[in-house]
Amino acid sequence: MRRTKQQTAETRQQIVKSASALFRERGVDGVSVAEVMDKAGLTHGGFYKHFESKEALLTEAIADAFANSMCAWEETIAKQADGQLTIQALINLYLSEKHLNDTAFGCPAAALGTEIARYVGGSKKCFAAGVKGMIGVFEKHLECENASDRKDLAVTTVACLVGTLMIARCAENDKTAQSYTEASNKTLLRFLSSLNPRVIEGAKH
Amino acid sequence: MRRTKQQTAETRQQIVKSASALFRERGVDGVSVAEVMDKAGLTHGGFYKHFESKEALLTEAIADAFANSMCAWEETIAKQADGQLTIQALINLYLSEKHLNDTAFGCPAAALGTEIARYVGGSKKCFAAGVKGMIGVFEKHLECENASDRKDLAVTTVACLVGTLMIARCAENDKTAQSYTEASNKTLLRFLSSLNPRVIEGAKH
DNA sequence: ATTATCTATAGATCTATAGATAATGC
DNA sequence: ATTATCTATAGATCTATAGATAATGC
Repeated sequence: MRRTKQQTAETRQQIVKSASALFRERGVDGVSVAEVMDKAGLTHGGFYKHFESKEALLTEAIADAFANSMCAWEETIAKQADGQLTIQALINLYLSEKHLNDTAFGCPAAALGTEIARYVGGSKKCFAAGVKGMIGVFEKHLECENASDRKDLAVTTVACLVGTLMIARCAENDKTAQSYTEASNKTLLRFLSSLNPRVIEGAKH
Repeated sequence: MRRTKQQTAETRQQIVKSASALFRERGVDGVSVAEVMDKAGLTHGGFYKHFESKEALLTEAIADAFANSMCAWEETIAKQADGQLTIQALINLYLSEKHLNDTAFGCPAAALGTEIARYVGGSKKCFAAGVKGMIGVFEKHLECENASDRKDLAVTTVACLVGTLMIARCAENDKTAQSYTEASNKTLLRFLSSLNPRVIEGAKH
């Protein structure tokens, strides 16, 4: 049952995609290698020809999840015509009802953060780099008097987004969850507009 | 080896305390009932005379962790003489280096959030109530023109604190982790002081 | 008589490996 | 000849239970 090189590469990619969604949805410990392989349409014994260990798969799954998140962000950024509403668009995207209820394909930081905090090695490094990437995007698009403040503001904004989504997903019902995302959405825009009046101005169009 | 009623109650409390620390430190799935009992100085077979299941223990462990957190907050609040610096003191406490490195006895929201998001039932309800309690404390001590804004601001502040601690613990090294907590500390105080000048004024004493 | 704790284990599950199979690719 | 995948399983671990033991408390 040997496959062509291309088929093997596609299979490998499919395993990573399956793992990426399953890990975010059910947690790393909540998913077995057999389940990942099953979702990819394979039996679990074949797994170890593709990856050295479950942890090695996790590292690639995290990288894939962050890459997908960043793609969605870049798409949103590209759609903003004049660039004034970029920050606002990103915040709306992140704190949307869709994202709230789509853990499997949403931000890996909000899906796996407290678990990854306990890891060491490749998967944690990869996760840390992903978070840095998120901060970098905000740093680039924030308007702020000096570079140091902009960096601090980007860190805080990302922390707030990730924290909001996490506590919203822990809420006892959907109504409370939405009230959390809406509260942070409002407050964040209010704060960012106090630094850059164009953000709110844009919202009025 | 039967114990007195008081001893039994103390044993039970010890199991909850052990679980509360171990779950926060290593995650719910990362700790076995046997390990919790071992830390409490017991063998694991005895566990089921005290609790119906591991999940039942988790619920009490979460309640205990939030209660302890709130105690620390109340102590910090009580120490503030005139009440002006309360918010600031809470933020400094939460984003301290000590809290960053003390997951086992720190905020359960930052330690277990992404795992609890996937739970249903008692433990999730208890967790949600704990987060509401944290928000309630900030709501009480924030100074803000109207009640709705104050509520939103409290939610955002808690989300930001929890999110900051979580991403800091996922950072690749201690220096980056601290830069995250310091960034959010600075930014939060800056924002809150823009709403209530007394916060920053107080910081200058 | 009741019950908190202990020892022992059933039953399930999980990671990783071993060896067989069948198709590719030198 | 090599290798991607499959079947089967070893070895470890985990939750929960069963039954024995020894001390409390009616």
